[in-house]
Amino acid sequence: MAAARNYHHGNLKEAFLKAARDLLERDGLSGLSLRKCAEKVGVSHAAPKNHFGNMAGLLTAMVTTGYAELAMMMTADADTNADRKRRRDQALLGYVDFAQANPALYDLMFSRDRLVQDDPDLLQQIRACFVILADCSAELGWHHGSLEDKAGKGQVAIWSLVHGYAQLVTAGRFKKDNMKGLSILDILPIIEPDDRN
Amino acid sequence: MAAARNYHHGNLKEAFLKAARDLLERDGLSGLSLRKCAEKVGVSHAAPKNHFGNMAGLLTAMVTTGYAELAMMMTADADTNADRKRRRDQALLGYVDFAQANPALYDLMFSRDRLVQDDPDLLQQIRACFVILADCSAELGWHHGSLEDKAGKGQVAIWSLVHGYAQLVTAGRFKKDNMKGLSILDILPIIEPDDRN
DNA sequence: CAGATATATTGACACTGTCAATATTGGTAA
DNA sequence: TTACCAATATTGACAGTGTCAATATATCTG
Repeated sequence: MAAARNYHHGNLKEAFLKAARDLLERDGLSGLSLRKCAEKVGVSHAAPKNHFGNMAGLLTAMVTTGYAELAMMMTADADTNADRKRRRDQALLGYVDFAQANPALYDLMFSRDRLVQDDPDLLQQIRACFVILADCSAELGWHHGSLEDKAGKGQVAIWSLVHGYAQLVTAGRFKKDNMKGLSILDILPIIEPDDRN
Repeated sequence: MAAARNYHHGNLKEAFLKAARDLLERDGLSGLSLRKCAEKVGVSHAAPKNHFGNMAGLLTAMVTTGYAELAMMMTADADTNADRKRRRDQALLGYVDFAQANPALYDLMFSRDRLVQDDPDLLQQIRACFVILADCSAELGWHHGSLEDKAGKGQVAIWSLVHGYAQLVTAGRFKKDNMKGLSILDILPIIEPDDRN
């Protein structure tokens, strides 16, 4: 039960995930390997197979925890913010903060050929994040379209906008003077109808 | 000058790029290797080194052509569309079409740790694509902010929106009934001010 | 204590990118 | 032509990789 010292590590799975996370952010996805993780943890090179099956399994587990953290970042102080608009703003800021704090992991979270796409845990965490974002989109309003359309369009729009913004920011694509320092909240009003006139 | 048969291939560089492109879309980035490219073209395993230096060089060259194609897709029938709004719509549709036709390449075009980020040709092609998108954003209008702010915000907004939408679509994240079949033009009105009332 | 299960190790294999050394070709100038 | 040089392709080697089968060890269960 408690962590044994010599043979059985105790909770080797979490140790692998932490080591992989460190290597990922330090050396990028191309610098991450199962053998480096094993060496970093101090076990043999084939040990990860027992816990993750293969490389895709390790990456999927790591990405799944990433989505869980992303959801936490979005709802961090949701209870202290009674106002819905403030909650929405905090969620979007938390989303971008997560991406900027974990750029390599964030990229991996949207990879198509390195993950086990139909992993149930992964799908559940993705869905949880989307529910939070959909809630944010409910706060938005606009003029065109029916109610049903508005729901779908709003969810697609806000997810596209915040994901695109997060990825382009972490990729360093916004470097021009007139784009630097623009936060997601600065461009968000664009997808809101004007309530001043 | 013309393609020799036996030793010198003639234009081996383009042959490598085409082979790499095929392998990338067929087997994903993780299924692409220099040795497979060489075998596919019919040369020795170390031949790519002469033309690209290393793997990052090959990927960078491939991605650079990708941005050039993306620009072409966005401006395909720009001259036949005198109307600016139609040109803008066509550009955005072309952008998404490119991503859907080349999903693996599109992902690679936004990778941070596999490309030579400061390659001059790559930067130039990226800039060319951004100029076209910035032109699209000029067609948008909204109520908040000054003129200078509007330019920067509009560019950030439209790039974020179309990139996020393209990546999420190709990743298969929009599968719910109320989201299926929504094109980029369906959600674009959200970032436009209402001109009906 | 004994057996079963989970977990870790070892050794091997094919595959990968990269490099140095070598061989071949095409172009250029004597 | 001939001699030479630069460009280009090949060969062989090396360390590193994921994966697997076989084996060893520890923990759990009866």
